[in-house]
Amino acid sequence: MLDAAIELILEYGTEKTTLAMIGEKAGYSRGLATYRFGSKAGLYDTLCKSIGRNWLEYLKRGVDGKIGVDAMCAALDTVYQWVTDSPEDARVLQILHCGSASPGSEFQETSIGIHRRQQSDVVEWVRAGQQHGQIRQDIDVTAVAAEYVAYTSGITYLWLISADTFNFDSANQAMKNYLRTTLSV
Amino acid sequence: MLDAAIELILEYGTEKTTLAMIGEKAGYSRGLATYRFGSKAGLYDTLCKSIGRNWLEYLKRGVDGKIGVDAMCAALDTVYQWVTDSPEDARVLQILHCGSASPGSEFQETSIGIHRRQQSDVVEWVRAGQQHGQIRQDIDVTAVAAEYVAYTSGITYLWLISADTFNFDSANQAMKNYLRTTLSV
DNA sequence: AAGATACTTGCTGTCAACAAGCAAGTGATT
DNA sequence: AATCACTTGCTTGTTGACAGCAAGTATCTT
Repeated sequence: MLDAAIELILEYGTEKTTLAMIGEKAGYSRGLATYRFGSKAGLYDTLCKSIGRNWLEYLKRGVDGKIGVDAMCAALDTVYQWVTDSPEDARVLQILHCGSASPGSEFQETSIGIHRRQQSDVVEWVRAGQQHGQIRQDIDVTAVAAEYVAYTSGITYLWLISADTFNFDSANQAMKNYLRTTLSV
Repeated sequence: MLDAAIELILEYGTEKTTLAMIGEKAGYSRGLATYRFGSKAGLYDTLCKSIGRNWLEYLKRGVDGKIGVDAMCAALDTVYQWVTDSPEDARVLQILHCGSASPGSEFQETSIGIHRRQQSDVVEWVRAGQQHGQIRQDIDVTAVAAEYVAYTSGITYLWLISADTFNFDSANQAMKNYLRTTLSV
């Protein structure tokens, strides 16, 4: 059922996809999606959690215990790898994150949680880098983390809306270059 | 009518706001919004263009003929100034940009256009900075511009979804620091 | 007067959401 | 092993809300 939702969202967007379409595409009746997930927002929330979980696991494997600047650069590579590797999942997650920006969105909390989690991960990486003497002591850790998360959110968004004309990898190179030069001791 | 739309979008979001609500809030009948703008997407497109135009003018005034790193830093300050100065407009524009991310969105072009315009502005600033010997010759101009636009998109998005816990200004400081140290000759 | 402009009202098809149903189990009781 | 009580998984009927359209009415213009 969630797979059917992914395909339909990619084709028609979240608004024009109907619960009946999702149920029927998955080989069931028009009513099942509503029955299982309670509401359209409920389905999207479940989908957001599901893909979000996959993404965080994928990220974890990509970073693999690294700390400091190494972790941040590895994470950037992992984002790029994810969007080339599982573009459908990445696109849908980004679309859902965007949708949750609207006031009254019922899965806003889920989306915010994923971002907060990512930001706190970055804070940890930077702190660990400082403790290992790899990263300068005088930087504002949360500001750098916010900046970093802003960049990754923004780049994924830009990739989503203009995948064809957008060179994800070269922007990442610029960002990695920045991280190495400004954070290292 | 557009003002009414802004207020309602801020309170209920784009989906739960109805055309009838907009018309009636503006002191007209339930049908006028449809009549004037053709469709809900048409209204949001008009609104996106209207606020987008304001924003680009505001930005132009803020940058005021500066070039190179100065222009980029001034633009960052201007973004911050805008979201503190006209938070309603900024929030709604961001919400609309997010909404346009979904496939089949009928004002996607408008939204992409604003981003493209911003990116080409940045490219111009950087090139001018290079010509004036202020910015290094060996940097990848479009990559830096993409990185910069990604950052501004991302930071505005994060501000939108968590304005309370988010320190916009300090992230901007980190970004400005970065621009000065890595781009200057 | 005759059209144009600005707005309203009536209507239709579509959709989310809900509720009532049904069929195929599962498991306890005698 | 046969019956009964109950659950699970799914379908179908229905309702209210909304977008969009078409046919109006009123006000202004010339």
